[in-house]
Amino acid sequence: MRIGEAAAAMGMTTKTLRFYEHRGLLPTAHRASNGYRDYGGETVARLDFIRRSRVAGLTLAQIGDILQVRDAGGTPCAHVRDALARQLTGLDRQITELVALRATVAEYYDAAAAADSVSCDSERICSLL
Amino acid sequence: MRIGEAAAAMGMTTKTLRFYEHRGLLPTAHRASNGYRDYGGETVARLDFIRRSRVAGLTLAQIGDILQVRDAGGTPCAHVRDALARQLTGLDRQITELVALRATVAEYYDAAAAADSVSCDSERICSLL
DNA sequence: CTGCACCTTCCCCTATAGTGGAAGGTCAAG
DNA sequence: CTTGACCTTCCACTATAGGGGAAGGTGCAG
Repeated sequence: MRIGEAAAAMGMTTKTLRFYEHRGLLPTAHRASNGYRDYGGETVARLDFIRRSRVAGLTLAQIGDILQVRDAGGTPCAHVRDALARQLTGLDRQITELVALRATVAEYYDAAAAADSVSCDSERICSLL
Repeated sequence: MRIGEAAAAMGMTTKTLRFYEHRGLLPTAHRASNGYRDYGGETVARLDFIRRSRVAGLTLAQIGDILQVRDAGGTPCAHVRDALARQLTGLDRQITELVALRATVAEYYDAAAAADSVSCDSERICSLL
């Protein structure tokens, strides 16, 4: 299976597959006699795992850690649980921050909408902010 | 007022001020005879506006647009209102996406926490994802 | 024989908001 | 006269996940 087929099968680009190899998410690909990468079913399964992990918002670095555990012969479940827990914590923090920022911006915006003719003195650039 | 003083007064670094100048947020600074940048009160006011805008989550590009309107002699209030509106829309979209992702991850995590001894077949890498 | 689709490596670019550090100039104090 | 605290410019680097495009090799169809 050449890189283009594998990429098409996963809905990825060949660039992405080479990039994953470069990042260590895919092992050094087996080469055909003409130098072309030759992928087997296990690579496609690996790509599928990467995609599932990406859907869960894991970074390539986190995914790489999990794959390393698997490649070392271990069962990465504990690692995955940790990654998911960290992911949840991070998401909660991000959401909290964004909601707070939204409140700030909404306050500014309401004030801006209420003040019809604002005296923007040039010293302050704009009094709405 | 030299760059270090101005930066200290705003709680910024000299790097940041030079960067803002490079990005066009600050006009080309007036130079003293020794080549040092020499800032006046209007630059500090401008920096303060930049900081207020950044607190509202505006990007440097958006802030630059507003400053350009002001520098062209206009009143940037309408521009500011637009920027705030776009900011609100963007934040809502981001928050929605993050909340959805959080739900997805929480689902995975709950499943991972519930399944004590999961049969992680190596083909799937890890069945938790 | 030539075109076309596919593959290879390589390096640079995207967007964001700066930060780090090198090499060198300036100025007041000791 | 030198030390130290400033200042100057310029180049590279941070993190993220690839994308763009050049220059060249491979293989099959017409």
